[in-house]
Formats: sequence, structure tokens, C-alpha cells
Amino acid sequence: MSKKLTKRAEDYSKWYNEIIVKADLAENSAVRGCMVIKPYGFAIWEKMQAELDRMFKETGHQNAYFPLFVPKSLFEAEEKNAEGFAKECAVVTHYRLENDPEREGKLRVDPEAKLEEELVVRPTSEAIIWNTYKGWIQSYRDLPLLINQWANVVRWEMRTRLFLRTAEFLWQEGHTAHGTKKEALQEAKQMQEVYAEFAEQFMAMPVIKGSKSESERFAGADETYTIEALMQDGKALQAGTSHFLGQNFAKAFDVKYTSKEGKQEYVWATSWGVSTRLIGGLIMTHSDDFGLVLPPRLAPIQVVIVPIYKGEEQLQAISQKVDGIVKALRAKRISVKFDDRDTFRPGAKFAEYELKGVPVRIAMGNRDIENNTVEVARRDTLEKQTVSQDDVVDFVADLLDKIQENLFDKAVSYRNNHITEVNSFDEFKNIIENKGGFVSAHWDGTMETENKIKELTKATIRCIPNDIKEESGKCVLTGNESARRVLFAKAY
RNA sequence: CGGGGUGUAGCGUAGCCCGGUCAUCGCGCCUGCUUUGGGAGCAGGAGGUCGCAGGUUCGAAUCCUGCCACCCCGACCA
Repeated sequence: MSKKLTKRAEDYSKWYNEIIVKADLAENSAVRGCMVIKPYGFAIWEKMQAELDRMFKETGHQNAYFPLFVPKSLFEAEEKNAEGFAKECAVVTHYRLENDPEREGKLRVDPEAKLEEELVVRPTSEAIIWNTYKGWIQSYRDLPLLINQWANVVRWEMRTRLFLRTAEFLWQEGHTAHGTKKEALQEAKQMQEVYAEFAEQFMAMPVIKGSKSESERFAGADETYTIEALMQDGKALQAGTSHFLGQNFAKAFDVKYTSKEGKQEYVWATSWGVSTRLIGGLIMTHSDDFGLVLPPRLAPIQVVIVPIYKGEEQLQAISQKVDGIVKALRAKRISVKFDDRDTFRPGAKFAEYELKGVPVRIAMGNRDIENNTVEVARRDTLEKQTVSQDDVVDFVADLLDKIQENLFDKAVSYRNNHITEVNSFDEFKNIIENKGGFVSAHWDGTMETENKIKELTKATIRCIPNDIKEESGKCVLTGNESARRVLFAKAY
């Protein structure tokens, strides 16, 4: 068996970082709080992008691109939004450098080149986009406007963490405009469903769909729909959000349309996004002490074939057999890598692909040539079995589906075992402190109570689940009347 | 920005209290031979302004001052 990465229970953070580094996904860059996504990590992101993009287009959206820089005056137009992001904005104040007269060969900012108006590096694009939409929307015939952009954004967070919270990150942000409140609400809910489907079907990461409480809501939104996942250390991860923005941005940027009845109306808006944080979620949902575990549907390499040979002749014989298998797998749109490097021994390759989370490994050696077999190993359970070469293609195709399913089932059962109903504050504290996961508890609906609970336990309301049943009870902290339970957890 | 910690070869580290052949060890890297069904073995080799800048001293990785970077915990957050 491979050498273990580390003892996970001792330090989950370290475990997570080691997987990222050793599986060659990303590293900290020379720029404070920023991340370099390495080729293998980026390949995972590309797979995610492809599937999400397809889903967006199937729901009627188009891609476009808007500027990185937002003039400060535009940024401050929607007050709540501006206030919410103000503390973490990178700001461009100058547009030129010059030779430093006091230090030979060095540059300094040219004090003459001060911008008349500062430019905010977008932490999110509502402002610049709504300022643009103003010119695009005049009539009800221009609606709905359904646009997505793939972009980078910058948020100068005080504390950063690879994939989960970096100063610059990649994401997609959808920004839509609608003629009616009802339609905008439907859109926001629809995108929550799209995100949930992506998380569960592709990432094999179960999520709870729900709404945010007022204090956790997006700055400038009337309602925030969220998908919440649970990581293996019992902390919750906000994996995607979809916001109903009401008419806040329409009013701030004066975006009106003429209705069929000839009346001037403000449009209704939504915005929604998921980011490279999803890669962090993927790592923390499935990985184990041997490294990354990738669900087949997002794995850049689904099957790796490792030859075991002595001498050129044996390699030739193996390569010939492998060639047929590779072609047949590719015909089924399965991505295969035949690793015939002679610079590494088989054991080293096995360990490497385990670290990289490749779902299925096929090994073929002299023994297999004689018996017309291969050895098939699955990453999720680490089980190995010998399969006839005649059946291997169908076997592997089927196995990939099984792995996808198994990863999801495992994650669901872990998650379900970590949703605990509590009815007293002592119980609440105990579960949050010792067991982790989601705590389902009654809450009196006030921000004061929410803040008090956060102060006492570090747990926040992750969401008010969409499918929660009405059930009258007493708030777990204050004992006041409550109409339903909500989910609390410590979060990333 | 508060509290704690760490910076020594590509990575991980010893040495620091008590200044003086101390730059240690492992992994990795290079060369050669032998190997190849779970991270190969042996032999030889390359690689370091000890985070940066000052200071103390005959002498600094080691002591002092300042700065920088990173990590963890808090506050903030996708």
C-alpha cells in the first residue's frame, strides 16, 4: 500500500493543503493571497466549466464579457452592495510608472499620473453590468436579458486559503433582467436548481438547497438562494448562490423599460455564481489519506493504463494489446492515458495516480499477456480485480458509473449522519463542538439571536431549507415562538 | 488588523538557549550498472548570499534592532 499523506484527524487543514500540493493542483503565488492553478487542477476546472456552460445554455443563457475595472462612482451607486464589498476592494489609482530618480534602475509610481477617478477592480460585476444594461433595455421586447460571464474577480480578503478563499478567483456570474418579479424569482430559483444538479450529478457532492437569513444575504439582494455542502471535517461549505435582486440595481442604475401597456417600469434582476471554490469542495468531499478522489464525470483522466514489463519486447507486446483497449475506450468517450514512461517504475506510477485521484487504473504485465487478462483497480474503494481483456472495455465503462454513484452515496450518507435535530441550547453547543455537521434547530427569526448564537458557538445559519416542514416550536436560544427549524453549522 | 508560530539546497529538516572545522540528515535531482505485479538497490556526483537590511564582535545561521514573507487561530468572506 502507498505511504499515507498525513494523519488527517490531527489536522484537516494540513491534510487538505498536502493533497493540493502533492496532487499538483495549485500553489500559492508570489502575489499575496493569490493562487497559481497548475495544469492538472485547471483541467478539473475546465471540466466543470464545460458542464456548467452547457447547463446555462440549455436554460437559455448566453455568454458575454464586461470590464475588469469599475469606476468608483458606478461602484457606489447601489449602496448596500458597495458597502458590503468596500472593505475588500483593490483600487487602481495611477496609470503610469517612471524611473525612480533616487534609485538607479528602479521604478516608482509617477505622481503626475494619478487617475481623476479611481477604478475598483471588480469584486463582483453587478455595477458595471447594470450600468451597461441601462443602454440595452428600453422595451419589454428586450426582456428577459439572460447573460453569463466567465471571469476573474478580486476580493482582498484578510485571510486566504487555496481554492476556498483566494484574493483573486475564477468564477462565472450570471446577470439577468426580467419584466416581472415573478419571472425574476423563478430565474433565481431555477439557477439554484441548476447548481444543485451540477453539484450532485457531476461533483457527486450532495447539497442542501435553501435560503439565506437576512444577515448572510448577498449585499444588495432581497433574497439569496444557496446550496450548502458538508465537508469531511464537519464544516459546511457554501457552494453556490443565486440572488433575487428585486429592483435594487434597476433603481440604482435607472434601468427602465416600456411595458406592453406603454408604462415605464423598473426591471427585476437576478445574479448567480459559482467559483473555483468548487474545486476545494470537491477535494474536501471525497479525498482520503491516499490523495485526491475524483468523480469520473469530472476527472481529467478517467482511466490510466500502466504497463509492467521487463525489456523492450515485453513493452511492445503490452503496447499492442493496450492500443486496442485505448481505442475502444475512447470510442465510448472515456478519457484514457497510457503511461508507458520508462523513467518510473510501476509502483511509483500507481502511487502517483492515486494521489491524482484517477478513478480507474488498469495494469497489464506479462502475466496478463499470457492469460489474456488485465488488473483493474478502482480509486474509491482501492479494490483490485482481474478481468478478461475481452470484457475490459464494458467492465470499465460500467465501473465508472458505479464509482460516480458510490461516491455520491457515500457522501450522502455521511451528510445525513451529520444532520442533528436539537431542542436545547446545551445540546446545540455539544453537537457543534463535538460532532460537527448541520444542526437543525428552532430559531426565533431575529438577527440578534442569530448573532448571539454565532458569538457563543461560531455556528451560523447556513440556510432555511427549501423543503423544511412547518413545525411550531421554541427558539433554541431564547425560547420564543418559532415556525420552523433552520440549519446551523460552522462554515468555511 | 489582534494573538501565536515559522523562515537553513527543489521539498522536509538538525543546529540557535551556551557565537569559534556546523552548514546536519532524509527525500528529490544527475551519472553508471543491476532492476521492474505497489513509491527499487548499490556506487559515485551536483546543488546553500542559513528570509532581507543594519548592528555588536577578532569571528554571527546562532546575540540585538528594523523590515519582509508564509502558516495557524480570531475578525471578514464565495
